[in-house]
Amino acid sequence: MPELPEVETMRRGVEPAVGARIERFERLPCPRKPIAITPTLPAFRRRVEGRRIAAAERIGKRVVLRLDGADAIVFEPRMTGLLLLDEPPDRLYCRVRLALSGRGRLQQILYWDRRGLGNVHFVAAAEFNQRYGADVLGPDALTMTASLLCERLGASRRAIKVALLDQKAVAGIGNLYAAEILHVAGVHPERECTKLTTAQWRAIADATAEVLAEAIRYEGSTLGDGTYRNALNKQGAYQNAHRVYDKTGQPCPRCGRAIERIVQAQRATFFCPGCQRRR
DNA sequence: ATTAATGTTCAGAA
DNA sequence: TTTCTGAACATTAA
Repeated sequence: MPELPEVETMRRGVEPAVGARIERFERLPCPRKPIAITPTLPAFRRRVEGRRIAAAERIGKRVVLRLDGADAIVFEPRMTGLLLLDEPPDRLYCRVRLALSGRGRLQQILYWDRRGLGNVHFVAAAEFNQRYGADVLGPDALTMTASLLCERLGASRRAIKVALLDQKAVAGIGNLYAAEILHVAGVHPERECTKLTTAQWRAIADATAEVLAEAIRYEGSTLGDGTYRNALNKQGAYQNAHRVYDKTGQPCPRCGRAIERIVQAQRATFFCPGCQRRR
């Protein structure tokens, strides 16, 4: 599930582990199909065990544990992955465990993943750029500016909602926050990028900064299935502040008209026909 | 039994 | 070249 605010919350949650030494990298027994890790377990352990965690970073929707020497462990939670420090939601879907030393009571980082679509990679410093550099991921959504947005998407004929999900254009925005951002910006999700005005690009950039910062402050959105948790297994609270996401038929908090649901690129889009007019 | 879900990626067709 | 569609990945819950 996680989009930028949830992944940023995971990153912050795991930050106390900076300075710890990785004693063991373990794949936990799980009665489901194992998640993808690369390289293979023995090679992973060789590369990682005994090394110190130098920093906890985020790149788009991934958490990066940077090791001394700039090699990295990259967690990509996709739909249901979580990073936890102690109590997991359940034992069943714990996939990977890093046993730690040197940080007192903090003795582990767990990677938990119900659907198991996520993955964990060891990435050597030399290959990091090739896998996560500017050719693969656009500028981070948190530092996105109006001119940069317009520069990267202004010539696209795609609908703005679809374009905002393109990680090569902007990194970090997903289906939920794209809807919330466009509502705050007052832009119709089907509007073609080429037809957006400078003022609208600015509104989208401003709304992006506002919505994401607010969502991070609330520690992300825990939707109806209750899957998403922070590193201490506590729910986020931003779902209580959603304006349009999953609110079909409910009144828009700004103008009172009923929120509508449409489908774009095979994914649900929610918007208010009152304050997100087609032009 | 069917469907949809906060994500990514690939193949193939417009 | 760009964009779109469908399917796949694995699992649960309505």
